[in-house]
Amino acid sequence: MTTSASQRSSVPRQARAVERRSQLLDAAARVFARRGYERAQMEEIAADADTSKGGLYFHFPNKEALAAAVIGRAGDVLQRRVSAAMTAAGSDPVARADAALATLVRTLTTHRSLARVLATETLSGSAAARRRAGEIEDEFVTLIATELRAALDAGRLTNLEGSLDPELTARAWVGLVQAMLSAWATGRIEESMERLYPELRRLLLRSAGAPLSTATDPHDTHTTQHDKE
Amino acid sequence: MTTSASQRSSVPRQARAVERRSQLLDAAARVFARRGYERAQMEEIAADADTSKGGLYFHFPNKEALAAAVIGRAGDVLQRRVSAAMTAAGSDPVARADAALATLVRTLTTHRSLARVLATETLSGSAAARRRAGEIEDEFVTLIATELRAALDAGRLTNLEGSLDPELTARAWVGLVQAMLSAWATGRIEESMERLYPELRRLLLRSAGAPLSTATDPHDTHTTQHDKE
DNA sequence: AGAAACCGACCGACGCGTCGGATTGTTACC
DNA sequence: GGTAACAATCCGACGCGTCGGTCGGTTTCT
Repeated sequence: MTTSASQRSSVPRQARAVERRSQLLDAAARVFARRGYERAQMEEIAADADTSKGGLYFHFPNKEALAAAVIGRAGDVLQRRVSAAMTAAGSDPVARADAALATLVRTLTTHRSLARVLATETLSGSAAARRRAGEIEDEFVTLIATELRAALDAGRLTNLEGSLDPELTARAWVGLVQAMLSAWATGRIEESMERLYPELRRLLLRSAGAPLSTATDPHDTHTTQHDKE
Repeated sequence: MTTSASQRSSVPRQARAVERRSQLLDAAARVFARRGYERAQMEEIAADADTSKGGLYFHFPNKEALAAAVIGRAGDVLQRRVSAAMTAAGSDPVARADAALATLVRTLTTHRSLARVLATETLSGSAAARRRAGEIEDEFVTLIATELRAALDAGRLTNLEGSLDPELTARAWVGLVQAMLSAWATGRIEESMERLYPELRRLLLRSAGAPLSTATDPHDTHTTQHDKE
């Protein structure tokens, strides 16, 4: 569903090209992260990947497609890791939602430039990239909303005077995590996410009346799989 | 502290110029909102204000300064309104924090383009604008943090297993409100803020263990003063 | 009259994307 | 295992449209 009609010839013929393509995406992510879409120059991206503009344009038809590919790949990685973590977390909806958010935060924390790209590209950035970033966010919201609804039905959420809107709450959770990550990725927060996240998590759970003590060991989610990048 | 060395001659000599300057800022806000800083063209801003590039450059030395002025004014307006609302809300810290957020949301909801500009300019946007946007956010965080600390000392926050970090919580509140406003301003949420905010408010209060029933009538804050724009 | 405010043709830098050609890898056949 | 033919990949100078910003001149105030 992701990498399709991006590069010149639909599938790279030589193995070398696959590798190069990935390196180019890495470089693009770095440069987009530190400059933003508009200020990023194809020239600089090429240089950052130790190649030339021509070489870059061999793999991607234009700047917009390159940006779309960057966030596309980021979305795929995230989704893969998160869904694995949720599966590993078992069947308790609160634990699953918890695992999803923790994984999201951990993944983006260890890939600061991805965090930055996702944050900025959602607002500015090329049309295609913006759309894809929005889709990714929506997928997460739906994911969390489903778990919240299940938790609500199972009576795992308490302290709620008045009922709770799972959609909105999910959007709020994702939005908040994004906001904090964005603030962190751009240096507006300097403390380590490591230290911040537990408190953030408590806030989130409390906001939905969920028990804070859920069993999930925050490192469970690590034992799943390897993605290069 | 805000409008100082922005236009060519430090103070507009004729009254007409003050008015025009304000119109130019309006137009700039609109164009920056719909295009983002980089894609916004000085030509278009001028046209949007029914003037010419020359006219625009008479009032602002360059694009960067124009952007900085736009968010500078936005910050001033917000701050004035919010601090008025807080004063009107009395001395209960929870009520004051509540009033601050409600005012923030209401003001930006009625000025969609401002919401968009603030959201985007914080991440992309010119260096000066970005810095100013960061300052504005920090001021809000400090404001809320102060009230939260007071509420904590006064024992108005309950349900907290483990203590609560007022700074982080404040940042989270502001971040969340921003995230929702940004999603709304860019059309990623289509429901009216009118309808969303009460639920959002409940989430926030619950996240800090604050009572939901605080007296503040959400319209108190309206009876204070007039700002043009 | 003189200053303030405004106009818009023009300049120049900048950056995306192109293109002809070099280089590197792959295949086939001896 | 050498090498010729071909394809895949890479290179970087250039073309060309697109703005930000300028400037001499015009209009509108006071």
